[in-house]
Amino acid sequence: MLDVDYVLVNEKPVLRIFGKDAKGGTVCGFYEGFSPYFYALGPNVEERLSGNPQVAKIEKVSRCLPMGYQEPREIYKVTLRNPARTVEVREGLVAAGIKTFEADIPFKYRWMSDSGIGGMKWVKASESNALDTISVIADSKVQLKSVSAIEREEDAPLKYMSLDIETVSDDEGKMPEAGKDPVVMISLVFEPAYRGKKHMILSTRRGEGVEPSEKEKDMLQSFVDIVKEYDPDVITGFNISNFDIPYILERMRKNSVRPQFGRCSSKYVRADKFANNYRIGITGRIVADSYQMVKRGWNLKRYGLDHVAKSLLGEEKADVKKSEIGKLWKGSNEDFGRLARYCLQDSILAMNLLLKRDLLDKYIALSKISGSLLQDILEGGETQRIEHYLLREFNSEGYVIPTKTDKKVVVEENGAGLKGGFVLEPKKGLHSMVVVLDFKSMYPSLITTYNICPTTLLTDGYADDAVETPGGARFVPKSVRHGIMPRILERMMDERGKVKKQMRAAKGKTRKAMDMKQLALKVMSNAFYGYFGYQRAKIHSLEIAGAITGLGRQTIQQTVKMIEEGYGHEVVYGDTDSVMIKITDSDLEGAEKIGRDMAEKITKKLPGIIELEFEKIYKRFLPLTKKRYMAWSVERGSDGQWKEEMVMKGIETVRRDWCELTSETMRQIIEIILKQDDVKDAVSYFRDVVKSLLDGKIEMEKLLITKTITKKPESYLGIQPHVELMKKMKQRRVMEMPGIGDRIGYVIVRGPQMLSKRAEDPVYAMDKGLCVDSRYYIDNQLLPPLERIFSALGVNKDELLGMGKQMGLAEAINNHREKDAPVPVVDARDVSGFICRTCHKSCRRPPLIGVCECGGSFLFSSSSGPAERMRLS
DNA sequence: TATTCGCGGGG
DNA sequence: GTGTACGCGAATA
Repeated sequence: MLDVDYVLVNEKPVLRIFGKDAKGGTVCGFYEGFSPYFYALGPNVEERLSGNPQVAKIEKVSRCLPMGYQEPREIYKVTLRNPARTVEVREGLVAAGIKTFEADIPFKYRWMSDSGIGGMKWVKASESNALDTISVIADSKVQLKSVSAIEREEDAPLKYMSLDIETVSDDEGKMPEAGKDPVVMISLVFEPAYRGKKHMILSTRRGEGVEPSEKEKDMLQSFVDIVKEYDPDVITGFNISNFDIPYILERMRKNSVRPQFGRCSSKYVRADKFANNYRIGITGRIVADSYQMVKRGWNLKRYGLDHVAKSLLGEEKADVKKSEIGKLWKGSNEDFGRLARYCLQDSILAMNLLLKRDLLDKYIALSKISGSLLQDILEGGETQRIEHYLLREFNSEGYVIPTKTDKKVVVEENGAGLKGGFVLEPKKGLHSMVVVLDFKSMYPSLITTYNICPTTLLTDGYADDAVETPGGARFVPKSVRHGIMPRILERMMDERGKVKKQMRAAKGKTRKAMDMKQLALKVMSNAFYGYFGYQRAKIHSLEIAGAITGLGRQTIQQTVKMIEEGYGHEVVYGDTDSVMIKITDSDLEGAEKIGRDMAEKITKKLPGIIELEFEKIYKRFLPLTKKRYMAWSVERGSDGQWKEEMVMKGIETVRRDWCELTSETMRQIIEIILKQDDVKDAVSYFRDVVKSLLDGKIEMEKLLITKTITKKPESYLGIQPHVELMKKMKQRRVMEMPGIGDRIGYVIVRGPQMLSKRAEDPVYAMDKGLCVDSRYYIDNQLLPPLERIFSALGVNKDELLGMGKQMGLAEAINNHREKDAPVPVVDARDVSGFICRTCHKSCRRPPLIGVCECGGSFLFSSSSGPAERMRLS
């Protein structure tokens, strides 16, 4: 089942399933006779609705409200005729103070939920004679008498099409505008092939290997015809959701071409803008944007196609500058050919990302687990899929779900907030042989163990066997009512265990699918806790979310106590669901044995299904602060062998605004500290780097800092190094100027001006024999990150630089400046702040009395150097 | 130190 | 379509 929608036929809704059969053929099934409905609770419901032509039926039914432990009660089930009129009926009731339930469920989901069918799953359909009142593209069209789910693991084969467009505008500095700039080329990639072709290039210019069109309008029409004929299930591309497709649609509008390339010609393809994103709707097909999936699934520095293709596929992208496109388009046949190859390459890369990295697998698994349609999984968040899932589960137990109230974002809740996990204050220093134990699926296990559920929460009344949580919330025990949440989670965790076990024996595609399934089960079960804490959730309850985190904190604190008091080991750190324990006088195997033994014994003492597991060993562990540490970690792989890894948490060794020297020095020093356990050696390594820097022995390349030009230089309000360099380059009439969106690299050279004005093009600096400002690199690039690391080892800045005894380096740094930089003359406009001579407090503006709070006088500070060396011009 | 602002991807 | 509604780093208060 790929997609579901409905159409009105003779003012009655007809539901449609767009799907595939096992052979890969397309099917469209029509279902009539299902009506929209919702629930209402309050005074005079019947009177208010009587005579309303939209209301088909009002009946009293017995249902349970989900929030708070309570018995079922009579509420009204209101059945309507037309799904589209639900809102007006609902709002009429809401205005009269009547509570509604499930009055905001999209009609297709109402039906899917009630029928027990879901996205990407198989449907058993009893068919009768086909009827196609609406022109639908499908190999077979059937009228459905009934539908039901069938369990069948394997997926139907899908057809994929990738696309990329090129446009040309007169103003090359800006992004093209769909209102005026035409599409000149469209590349398409097919999998499997279309009419024997793996790909096609459409263009409004003739050229080798290109399908030419006279006008843009003809090309757009060909595009529509090809999509309809090829009939793909999945449409991909790189950022097509927010660029190519909305752009094509706008051009079609301008050219009076009907955007009919969905599987129903009476429903046009649409792009609805919300916030700064478009949502694309192509009936019966799935838009799966490679860019969006990569962005969600990988943590990369940048997400440009060139960068993504290189890091995920190992494929280089032939570079065509965005500003070159116009020239190539108007240029020689060779230029045009280059543009065509470039265009095609982009759709090929997007397709390769999707197929070679199996981008859809995870989303298909989530779709099957949650019951949501694949398209909704791709663009929606966790909340949406949990809500669809809960609707089924709660309904089948006789509960109703509230309609989402659009309450104005409650501020006090934000302020009070929700207490999270417990984080131990890390024990200072470099620790060796630290065993890491953690709680397996902590929050889901707590929900299950303590029977936490909206349906078991005691809101009032008394129950002497209620389970009280640290936050004060009380839940009835399972013997009174087994909560829906605990049951869902038990089932999911159980299922995940089974899949993981089966997986070991499987291989190839099946194994991959199983892996995705267990991952989806993990993702889903971990998301329930966050759901209750989310303000906009239909069942939002800080009481429930707080009960879960409260029990988490209680559990980890009890565990720490057991380890320290019961076993005499020192717990050096812990966060939410993990504890790090220092094991002394043991080798790796010994420490592992102690860890496993403790985990097992403590698990036995913990209630319910809460389980503490041995995870790994940190051969060396250096905490900096809470949430920030580094470690040399070893873990048993699936083959039972130890696998080592350097772990960094909350510590970046690579950052865009750091030069290569910084990243490299950090990596080296971390390695020396963790692997060689030699702080002295790390300090001397650092000093060597500083010394080489002072001696001018570091290549400029390693000192290159890069920043992105985000707007026109004149629109920057502040003074920034990379922008100042742009201005200088413009004056020098540099040929290849970086444009908006390009990254520009610079080094900071010595001189009397403020820092931002001393940014230089490394090539220019080299030519003119300019020296880099070593002092800047030491103070602003090397010291800030490294000082933090060394201070965790008890080495302060003075010691690090060899102040005191050796008198070497710090002196050298100061002398260095003495020689090279004359006392800077500061322009008043460059003064960036003031520093107190006595207490060293700094501020942007001094108090009006002109002296610091402590009574000390102020020094000026500017970006060109330290305060005591300033003179104001 | 908190809060607001602006951009990402794409031509 | 019984609609929806980001997230993170830099700039600024």
